[in-house]
Amino acid sequence: MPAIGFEHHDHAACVSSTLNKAEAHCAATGLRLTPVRRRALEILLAKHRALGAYDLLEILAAEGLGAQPPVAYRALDFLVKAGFAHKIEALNAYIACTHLGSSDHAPAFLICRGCNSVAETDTAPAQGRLGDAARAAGFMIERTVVEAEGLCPECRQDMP
Amino acid sequence: MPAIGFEHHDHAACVSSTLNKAEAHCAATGLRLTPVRRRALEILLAKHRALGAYDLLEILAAEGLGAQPPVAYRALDFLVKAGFAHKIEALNAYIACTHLGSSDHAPAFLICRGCNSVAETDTAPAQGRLGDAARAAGFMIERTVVEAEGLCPECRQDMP
DNA sequence: GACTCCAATGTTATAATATCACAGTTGCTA
DNA sequence: TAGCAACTGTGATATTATAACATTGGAGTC
Repeated sequence: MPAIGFEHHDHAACVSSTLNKAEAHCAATGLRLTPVRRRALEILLAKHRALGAYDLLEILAAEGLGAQPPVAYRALDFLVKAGFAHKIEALNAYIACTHLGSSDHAPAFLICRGCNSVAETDTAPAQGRLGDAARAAGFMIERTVVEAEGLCPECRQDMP
Repeated sequence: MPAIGFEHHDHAACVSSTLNKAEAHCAATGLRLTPVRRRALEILLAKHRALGAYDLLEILAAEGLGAQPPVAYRALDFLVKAGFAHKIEALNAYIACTHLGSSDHAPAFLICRGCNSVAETDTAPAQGRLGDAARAAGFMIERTVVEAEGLCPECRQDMP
């Protein structure tokens, strides 16, 4: 699976198709994609980059969808738990999942320090050296955080 | 290389030998292991787990080594840049490097959600699927964050 | 020895990120 | 239609991190 994020694409279509997938998933599983949650996901998808919780809150607040931090954090918690978004730990920021549908994946991120863009890809952490170390230590992995910081193709040109 | 962290060992010796290595490294490279920095490293080594910056500050302050947050953050910045400690992004906490000597490694961590212990091991992220994805995207990796959350052997027993 | 410079430290204030606690509201369902 | 559970609104506060600027101290130089 290719990393999604640095190449150009039909963005409006990508937003609406992902929203549709999320709605279908909620309908199928009984999760409730309420207005705040839906709009939060839409914002993350439209921005197409990692947003801080307060960046998101600012937009929601401007639209009358809640003025206090818990509103944003609750929406983000829901989206992350549902697999519709991920938290980028190295940035304390949140990004919409670009692999919605390939459920239950182990996401990995390429984070550009030049332009702050983030590309999502997949890993199989349990199969590499990390998995070997975990097995050797008797450690049971429940979740992995895999993030790479560096320079995307465009920024490598600009900042040599 | 085995993960260090869940097994028992001669801890006093491990602390002093690592401190010695750090001092030698500083002497060799011109870095200055000042009292605050040295003590901060010693505390991280002795606690042998991830400490928040304010946890560290509390200990330093009790010893008269600085009472304000920047003191702790500066010491931690130094230790992290020098490779003597690592930041655990998933916890916003800091831990002494247990692989001092094998310089310039790409650390990975096994984080137990039961007892909050953290084991350090190594990865070769550029050689796995993450590296493949980065090369395919033209992304230049400068630093990687690899963290696995789950249960250590002991906590698997206690919390089945 | 006095001078200068630079890195390190001390201190105040504040920014950025995240959670708690409790009240009100809504929608389901029994 | 009463009760329950999930969701939302809001104020307060906790936690993590940095900005800004003054002060100190030690290394090298004159």
